[in-house]
Amino acid sequence: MRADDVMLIGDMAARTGLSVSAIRFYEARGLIAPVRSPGGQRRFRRADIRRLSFIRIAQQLGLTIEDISAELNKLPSGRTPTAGDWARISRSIRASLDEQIAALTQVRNRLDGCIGCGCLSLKKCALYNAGDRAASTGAGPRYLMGENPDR
Amino acid sequence: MRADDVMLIGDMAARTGLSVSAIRFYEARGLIAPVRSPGGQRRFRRADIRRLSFIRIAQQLGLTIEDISAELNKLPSGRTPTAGDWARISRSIRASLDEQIAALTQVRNRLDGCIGCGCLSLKKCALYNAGDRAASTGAGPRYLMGENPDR
DNA sequence: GCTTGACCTCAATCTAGGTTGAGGTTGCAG
DNA sequence: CTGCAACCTCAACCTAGATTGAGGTCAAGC
Repeated sequence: MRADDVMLIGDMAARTGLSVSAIRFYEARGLIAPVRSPGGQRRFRRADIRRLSFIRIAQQLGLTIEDISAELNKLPSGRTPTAGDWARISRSIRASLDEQIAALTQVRNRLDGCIGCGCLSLKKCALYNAGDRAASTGAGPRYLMGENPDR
Repeated sequence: MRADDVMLIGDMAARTGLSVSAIRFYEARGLIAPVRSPGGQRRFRRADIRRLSFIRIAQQLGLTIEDISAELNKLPSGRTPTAGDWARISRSIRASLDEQIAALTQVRNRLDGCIGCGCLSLKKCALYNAGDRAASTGAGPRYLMGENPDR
């Protein structure tokens, strides 16, 4: 890790907690655009640390790469997220979290109503039919919960 | 669809809402074990409808194939789930849903505390560090909200 | 006994988010 | 100028949960 402003991919990995391969992957997906040395090696600016940290946090909040890319693209002219941008983005993430919590809660409540009913195969079972709606595609913390927090 | 007790895979698909390929897939994964006709075609019993319905519901609740397989294996001697079994299983699913809701809520609360703080790249940021725990691998409703039911 | 639709197997493909490996360069220190 | 770690690209592989397609068989009706 150098003292000046140019950092290598390994330095970025050390600083952000991401793997080198993940950082290259994000570049391939267009989330970051480091400059290159004459020899072709990636040179990162300090601002890229914030950008990568943002990617990491947003992912942990359940946004997909595409979602994150969209958020980053909303920033005027390739800026790095500032505190203000972050506030705006996080409010939108919050709304999505709220939705997900509500959806999960609804499923749980339906499950409560169903415990012991034995209706498992009936077409009119609330859970059975609810599933069609409960499981739709889109962005969301697919990996956020659900996962074993202890390992 | 025949009136008697033997059903073909297409009948099962029609009755459970699963696709034919999904049913074959579940068999390959050991979740069901239909008998075969002399010619090699799958013959399903009525009980398999319940079993498949159970698989479908459990999946919509966020269990992985492996989780479901484990639940089904807990049933004594290859029985099909009864109302009682379902009550036991659904209580355990409920506990897992509760955990997930709690985890999500915690993340949302952390996010609230962080909105506007601009700490994005700081090592001490609660969200930044929380992520290590919030997003690890394991079973859970990865697809619960999140998928397109319309296709 | 032939046609036809439903069935069969097996392998390849898909999305997401990367990791791993092969084979080859860069660039800094000595 | 050499050694060597860290870098580079590109392709293949991984998990989950299936779907799709190719090529072939079964069984029921006429």
